[in-house]
Amino acid sequence: MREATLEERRHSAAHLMARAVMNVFPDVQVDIGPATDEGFYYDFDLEHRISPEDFPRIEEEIARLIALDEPFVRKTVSRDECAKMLAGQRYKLERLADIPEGEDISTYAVGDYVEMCRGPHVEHSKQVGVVHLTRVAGSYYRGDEHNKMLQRIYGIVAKDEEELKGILERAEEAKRRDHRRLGVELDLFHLDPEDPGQIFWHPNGWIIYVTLQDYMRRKVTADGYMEVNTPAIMPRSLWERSGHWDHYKQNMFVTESEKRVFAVKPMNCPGALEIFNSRTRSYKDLPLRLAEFGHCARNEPSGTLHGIMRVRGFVQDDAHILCTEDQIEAEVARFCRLLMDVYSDFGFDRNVTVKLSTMPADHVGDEKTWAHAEDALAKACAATGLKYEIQPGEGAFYGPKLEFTLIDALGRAWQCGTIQLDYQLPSAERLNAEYIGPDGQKHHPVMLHRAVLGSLERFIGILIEHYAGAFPLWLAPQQVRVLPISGKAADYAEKIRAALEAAGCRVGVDDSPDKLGAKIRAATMAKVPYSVVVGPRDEAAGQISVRSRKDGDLGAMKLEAFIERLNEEKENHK
RNA sequence: GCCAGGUUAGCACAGCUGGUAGUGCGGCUCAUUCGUAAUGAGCAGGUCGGGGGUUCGAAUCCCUUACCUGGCUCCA
Repeated sequence: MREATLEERRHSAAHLMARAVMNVFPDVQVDIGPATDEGFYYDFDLEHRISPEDFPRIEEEIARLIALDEPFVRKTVSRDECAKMLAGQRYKLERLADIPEGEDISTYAVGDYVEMCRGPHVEHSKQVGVVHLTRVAGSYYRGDEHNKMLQRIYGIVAKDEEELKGILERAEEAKRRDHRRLGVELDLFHLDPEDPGQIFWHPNGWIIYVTLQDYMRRKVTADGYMEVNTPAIMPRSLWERSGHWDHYKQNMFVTESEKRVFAVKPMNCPGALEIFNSRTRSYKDLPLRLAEFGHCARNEPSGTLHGIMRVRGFVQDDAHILCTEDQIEAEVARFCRLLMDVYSDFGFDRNVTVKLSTMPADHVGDEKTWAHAEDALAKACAATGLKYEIQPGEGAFYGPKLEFTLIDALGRAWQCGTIQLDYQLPSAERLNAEYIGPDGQKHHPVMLHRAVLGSLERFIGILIEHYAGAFPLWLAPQQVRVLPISGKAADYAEKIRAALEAAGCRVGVDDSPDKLGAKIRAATMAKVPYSVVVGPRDEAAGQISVRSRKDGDLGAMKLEAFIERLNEEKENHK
């Protein structure tokens, strides 16, 4: 017997789970659920509400079915035969109707359980191994929120109990890296249930925040942007002209003053155009790159909030580029270079994927303009050698966009960067941005909305998990901690601290009465990059004993040598 | 917003079928002045998320509400 692949084992585990659920809970309707990267899932429609409490019963039944070691038998059938087999099974019949005419329809049978399925499957059920159910979830039928919600059960497969233990331990490791947990442990921020979706940054977290912001400020300024700032609250009339009132109102925080309606900005673009429009512009001003760390508020549905990754108040590293149509390609290419440059400073895999999102159903502007805009983005992409895949109908209501997805230390994908093409907002129907061309006539510029990090909050959340809380020197809230060996070394410790601070270092002293071992433990757990141990021996030699978070005890060295090491490390973003 | 599960001290959690709240870490106080991951002793922290109900009695059962978690939909 040949060895079963992981894909086959996941598929077969899903079948066995479906069969087990049907054995445990009669009168169940089953929808087809594919395998996922991590395991498998299946959607069910049944009266009984499944909760994790039911897992032992279902798992027991799955284990029993696996132990039977029945063969999975594939059979190619005609459409009519299949329909007959699926009689009364609404969900599967709809799936069957979706299979194009002329395509082979196959079924897999294991024991008395037959299912329409493309496969692949194991040969015998014992090859599945061990099945562990992980969670239940609601899931709209076919992913459409207007449809009935089915009950989804997720599970994983392992070769044996030992492998399962390993998988569960790895999941624990990911949990340990969770930014919400580390945010509390490292005292970076807190979230108040009374004010959902809003972040309270603590001193440690705010150091990371402003350091990241300053870094981006330097990057964009060096890349030809000018930084601006626009109001957080703007009048309804402006949002009506921009089109947001019609297309985004349900996500906006609206307020009123002296009978006028205002809204907290969910996006920065209208503000940028107000600046563009504040005086007559020439084609010589283009491309005009206006950067803004703009605080936005979006009234996201409560169920979508997640730590600091998905909040209601956040700051985008936003910028708007006003340019002519023939400048688009060069501007997009320029942006791609900036983005790759920034991502590499955080040690993200250079394997960034790009997605081109096209016209959605809810959109403004005519289809011809859209087609032209999509074409411009695709061309710009090709010109910079970036490969992209198309996401049909996923664009913003005002234009198509490119989305950039980075890969973190755990191999997880995060969509952060984006550049969106917009012919609408500068148009006469919207905010009417104009410049005088070489022909002396008025023209509307094209607007590019773009962000490298996405939002500072979300990006920091990603960084916390990417680094597991152990920030590189340049981002670490406390970079060096001086550990006097006892009270007797207090004066020398203070001298060293002052010297490091003068050298531009974020440094503190642990003057607690603890023993050195305890101080080292505390510094290690706080993930401080460097500890400097000082005692009478160091003072006599005019040196310091350095301990690195990464490499442990580095031995004694001169303060100047240490500062040089720090500066080099900061500069290289190590 | 939808489905499921949660909410007990600053944090992590225990508290079985209802009988009046505990453990570890952290914090504070005192003693200890110590050379590379935990010095010792003592003390203080909780109207058990909010509201209502059942009951002689509710952290525990029921209803409701807010929030959190995991998914779905959406999205930076």
